[in-house]
Amino acid sequence: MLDIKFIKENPGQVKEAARKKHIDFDVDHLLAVYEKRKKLIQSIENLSKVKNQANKEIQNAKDDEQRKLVIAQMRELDRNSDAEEKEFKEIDNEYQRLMLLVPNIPDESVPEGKCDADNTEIRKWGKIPDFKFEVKNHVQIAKDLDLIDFERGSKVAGFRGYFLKNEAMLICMAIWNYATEVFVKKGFVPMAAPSLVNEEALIGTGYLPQAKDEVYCTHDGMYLVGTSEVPVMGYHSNEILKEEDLPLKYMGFSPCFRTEIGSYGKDTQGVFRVHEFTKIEQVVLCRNDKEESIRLHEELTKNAEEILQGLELPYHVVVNCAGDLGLGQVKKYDIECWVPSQNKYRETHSSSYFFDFQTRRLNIRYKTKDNETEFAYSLNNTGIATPRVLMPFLENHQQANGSVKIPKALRKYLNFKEIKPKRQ
RNA sequence: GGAGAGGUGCCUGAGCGGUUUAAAGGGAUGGUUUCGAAAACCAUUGUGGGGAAACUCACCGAGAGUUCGAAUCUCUCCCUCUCCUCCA
Repeated sequence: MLDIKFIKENPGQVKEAARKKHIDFDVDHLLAVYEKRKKLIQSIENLSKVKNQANKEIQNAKDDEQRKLVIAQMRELDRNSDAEEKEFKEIDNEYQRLMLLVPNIPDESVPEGKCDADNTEIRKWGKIPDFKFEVKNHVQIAKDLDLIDFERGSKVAGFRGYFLKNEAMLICMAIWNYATEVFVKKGFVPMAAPSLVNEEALIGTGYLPQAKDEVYCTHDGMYLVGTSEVPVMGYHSNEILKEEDLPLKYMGFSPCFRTEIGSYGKDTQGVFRVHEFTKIEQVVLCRNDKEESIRLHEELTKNAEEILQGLELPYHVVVNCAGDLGLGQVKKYDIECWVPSQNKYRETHSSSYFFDFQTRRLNIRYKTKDNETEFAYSLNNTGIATPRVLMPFLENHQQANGSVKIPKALRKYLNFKEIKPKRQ
C-alpha cells in the first residue's frame, strides 16, 4: 500500500509505475473516489460536531421542556445523516479495495520489460560443467537411484505430487541444516512459521486480493501460504518496534503451497514446479531508509549466493524487469542455477525489497530516537527451497558412472559422499 | 468438541448509560535537588483523519444494533486464559 498523500501529490509516478509493471490501474479514478470520500467524511464529522454539542445541551438542560426540544432536533438530524453514512460506506469500501491494488513504484534501475525473458544478467558464478557423457535430467537420475517417486506421488497427491526417498530426503534435510547454520551464524533468528494462516497475513504481504487464484484456501476460510514470508511478516503486525532493534533478521522455515494456476503445461516433469515444497526464507525489517534497504537487499542476495556456492552449483543473478515484479516489489533479483539437461539457468531464489508497501498493510512501525513513529521497510529473499534445488543439484553433480557426488559443505550432515546406484 | 472467565492507553488495572477530554499505580521523558547518582518532589507522556491555524472528528478486540447520548446495554464474530474431552 502506498501513502494516499504520496499518490495525490505524485499521480504521474504511480501511473508510470503501473505502465512499467504492466499493471492495469486507474489512478485518476482512485483520486476521484478519495476526494468524494473526503467530502463525505467532512460532512459527517460536521454533523457529529453538532450532535456532540447538542448532547452537552441536553446534559446541562435546566428543565424537561428544553431537553425535549433538543431531543426533537436531534432526531431530525439523525434522519438526514443515515443516507450520508450509507453512501460513505459504499465509497469507503471502494476506496479500500482500490488502495490494495495500487502498485509500488519500481526503482529507476529496474529495466523495462514484460516478463522473465526480459530479465538481464548482472553476474555469474561457477563453472558450467562440461560432461564427457550423455547428461541425464534429474527425473531420470532420481528414477535410476530411487530418490523420488513421482508415480506413487501422483497416486496419492495428484498431478505434481511426489515422494522424496532415500538419499534425496536425507540431502534435503542436510541442506536445511546447512542453510540454517549459515543464517544463524549471520545473526538471523531461526523460526518455524505457520503455513496455515488467516486472510490478513496474505493481504498484508500483498498476495491478496489480486493473486487469489494462486493460493490454496481451506473450508474454514484459512489459507496455505506459498512462502513463510507471509507468516514471518505477520509476526510483527500491528506492533511498534524500537529503532535500536532494527534491522530484524528472520529465517523462516515452513512448508509452502502453490496452486500453480496459470502455469499449466510448464515444467510438468520433476520437482521444479510442485504444489507443495519446503523453503527457508530470509525476511528482514529495517528503518525507513532507502540506502539501508538497498544495502540489505544486496546482503540477502549474497547470503543466498553463499549457500549455492557451498552446494557448488553454478548460478547467475539477474535483475528482474519491471513486468516481472510483483505489485509491491521495488526491485528484484532472481538467482538462477544452471540446469545441464535444459542447457540454461532456472530460478531457485528471488530477492526483493518493498520499502513500506507491506508494513503499511501490516501496520508494522517503529519509534525513532526522536520519538517519531515510522513505518519500517521490509525485504525478503529465498534461503533455499527444496526439492526445487535438487534439480540443479542432481544434474550438476552427476557422474559418468551414474552416481551423484555430494559437495563438501553437506558432508558433515550426511554419512555418505555420493549417491551410488542401488544393487538390484 | 464441551463448560466457565475475560479482551480498556507502553505495562498492570479501575470504570458497567451522560462529571471519561479513560481513575490509580508502574514505566518512560524533562525539570528541581546533588560533586555525581539513588531517593523524593514537580511536570510531560496514545493513535489516526480533516484544517494554515484555532480547533475538530474517530478510536476502550472487530462488526452491527438500541439510545438524544455507549468503554458501559443487546446481537454476531474473532482472540486469550482456566478446567474437561481428544490427540501428533
